[in-house]
Amino acid sequence: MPELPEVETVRRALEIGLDGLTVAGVDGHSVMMRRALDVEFIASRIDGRAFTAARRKGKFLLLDFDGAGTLMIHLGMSGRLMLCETTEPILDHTHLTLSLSDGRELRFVDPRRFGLAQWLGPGEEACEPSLESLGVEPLDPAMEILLPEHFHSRKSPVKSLLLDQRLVAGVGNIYAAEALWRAGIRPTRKGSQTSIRRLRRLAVETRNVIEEAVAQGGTTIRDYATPSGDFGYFAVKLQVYGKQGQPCPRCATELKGTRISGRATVWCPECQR
DNA sequence: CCAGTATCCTGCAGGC
DNA sequence: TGCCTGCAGGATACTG
Repeated sequence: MPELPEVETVRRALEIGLDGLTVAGVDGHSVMMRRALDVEFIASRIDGRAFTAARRKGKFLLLDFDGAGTLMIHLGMSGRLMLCETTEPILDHTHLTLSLSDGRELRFVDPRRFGLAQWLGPGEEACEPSLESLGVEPLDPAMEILLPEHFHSRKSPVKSLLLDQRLVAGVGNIYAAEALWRAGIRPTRKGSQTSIRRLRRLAVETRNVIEEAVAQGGTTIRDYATPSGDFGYFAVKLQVYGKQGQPCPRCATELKGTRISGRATVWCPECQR
């Protein structure tokens, strides 16, 4: 759901919204998420600590507290972080609430529970497998060299490769569809059957679409909101995602839909080869 | 090692 | 109106 641009938007909002604040209480109930959420443990580490930084790695959000450690958060498919007044109604599936020193609350809501909130003590971030294994950031200039290098030796469809966080960190189903359409590459094409030149083009278009989306504050579709709870977003204009059966914006050919490794996939049979 | 599938969970849309 | 099915922006454990 939230892909890199949405997580980056949340990160920027929290960097400003949490600046100078201290945690003045932790509430929630421990539930099974992607990993077990341990509210008591998080509370024991974070209570009374000052927020110092909000970082992002791929789709992971990392909130640093006063040298004590880091709260690692992944939003999964349906996760939201909301910076609320205490008077605002508590949504269903609010799993973790941090009371803040300015009287507001940071709430982590995730109906489907594919998300994750986990405390990382000093030094633990460096050996956290899901962070350690992340591939190149799309906005890193090295992307243009690394994507072609990694994809060209693989037999999977390029679409699957783009979604593999160990190769490129932060691309999800929406921006994968958009990047492949922009690059003129059929999602079913195998990495090994795509020229280095075209893979370099894919790297560039992936960066472009992510960059545009970040610039515009992320795409809002269904259950995503900024920490302020705002939905007031103007999406990057999506050209193909969710538009199977409709005309291609470039050549008017009917967009096709299929599934690749279980994920909905759209492409133009005319201008993607 | 690699490629492909099953699975965790809730909410919603569409068909009957 | 309700019941059922399938699908949703993700990651990973497992199979062959």
